[in-house]
Amino acid sequence: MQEYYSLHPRFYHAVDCIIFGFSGGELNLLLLKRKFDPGMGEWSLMGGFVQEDESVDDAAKRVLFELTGLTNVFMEQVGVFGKVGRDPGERVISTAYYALININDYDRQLVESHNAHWININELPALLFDHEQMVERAKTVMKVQAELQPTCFSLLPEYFTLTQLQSLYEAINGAALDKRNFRKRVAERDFIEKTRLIDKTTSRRGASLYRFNEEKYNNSQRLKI
Amino acid sequence: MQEYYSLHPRFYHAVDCIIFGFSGGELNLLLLKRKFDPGMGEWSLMGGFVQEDESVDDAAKRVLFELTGLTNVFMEQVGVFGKVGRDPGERVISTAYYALININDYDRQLVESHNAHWININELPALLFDHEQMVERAKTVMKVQAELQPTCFSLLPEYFTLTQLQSLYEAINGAALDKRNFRKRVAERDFIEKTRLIDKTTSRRGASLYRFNEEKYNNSQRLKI
DNA sequence: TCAAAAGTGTTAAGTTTACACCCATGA
DNA sequence: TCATGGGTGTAAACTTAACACTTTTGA
Repeated sequence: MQEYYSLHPRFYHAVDCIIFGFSGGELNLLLLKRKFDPGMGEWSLMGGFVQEDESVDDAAKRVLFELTGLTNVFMEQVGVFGKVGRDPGERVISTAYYALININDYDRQLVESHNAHWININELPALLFDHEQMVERAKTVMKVQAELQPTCFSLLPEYFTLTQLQSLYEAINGAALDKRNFRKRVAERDFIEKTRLIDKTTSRRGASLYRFNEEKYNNSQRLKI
Repeated sequence: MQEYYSLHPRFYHAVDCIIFGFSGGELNLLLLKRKFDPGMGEWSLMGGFVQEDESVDDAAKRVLFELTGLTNVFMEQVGVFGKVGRDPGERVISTAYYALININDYDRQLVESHNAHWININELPALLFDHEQMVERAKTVMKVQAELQPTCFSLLPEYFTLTQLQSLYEAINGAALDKRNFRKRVAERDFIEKTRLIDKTTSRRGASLYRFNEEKYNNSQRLKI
């Protein structure tokens, strides 16, 4: 019985995080300019190794916390990357996760100390190992999820304008949307609540601030915007 | 540099296969009644351990081949299952895959020698470890994929009737479809080709046999049926 | 007073749904 | 001749897409 396991090899297991932020009408990824080997000087995703006492999902949460200081972040598995030579140093199997964070909320000191930077998703540099494939798959998975569920509110502050929400949808779908049609759809979804707050920072006239009501969403049947 | 890796623990890495087959208008899974420990006598998914010289994806293909004798099967990752105590014997991280096979095509001797059986997806027994969660997630992922791409043809023989195709869609979606509307949609998709062959086994009159044309599908923009 | 972003309805086109009967055949 | 599964069209309901001007206000 003991041999059942011990006949087989064991592997390091890493997690790598594709961290999405939304700012200036564009999606960005939080990437590290590595100050350490392997891959010193190259761009990479934030990663880490799974430890004995934690699940793979917990390792991903820990790694995200170590970089951003954030907990309770929307995070989902992208997939396993397990090619034999993907890490030239040692055999490492990695699980990629994507995270959606509010770009105003993270711990700037921590991010700076890791030498991490927000990079526009349309201007990504070459990345270490197979991290570019991870990013590609994360973009696909993120779009599919955003279609199925209103996950994208995790990228916005608690209060947001409809112009911000629309430009987020445009950034995710990579296509312009009609303003009147978009607002009509939003008005039909009662889980997107208009508040009495006005944001005067983006226009002289001011724009109404809206809020995502998760409870109402869970009670509704509408799955997308 | 060497310490970069060796500070961290290593883990066994398994793959587990959720194998879908379609027969008698119903989806079925190929499950093992285990003849060995751990979990002797219990029902489980077909699984195996990743070896030094193979990628995780290749390990899944190998394991599927060991059970069914099939290669070139449609297979996709479902996700990583990495809880600490999920396998009570040792710490094992597992990647689940789902496979869609033509239920007429597999190697019956191999399947018998593994003590594997086709079980209706709506009458599944209790399963070992976290295999029930794997199956639940595989069902969800399979449905989403089937919506996005015509993956389901992998479950059918090369030639099939429209009645078979419709009952497959009904089994996947768990809902009845209107025959005329379904056939109208099929007629609009030119990657589903009518052949001059007639299947006389299911009715006296006989039903035209159709075929999935992958090349036409790749050249078309239509993503679903 | 004007620049800049916010806000607002209607119509046509397209898609989806609902629905019932005849056909061909072998037993 | 009849039981069985195969095959076919239309109209109403609903959804999506296209489109342009007025409002508010601070500088």
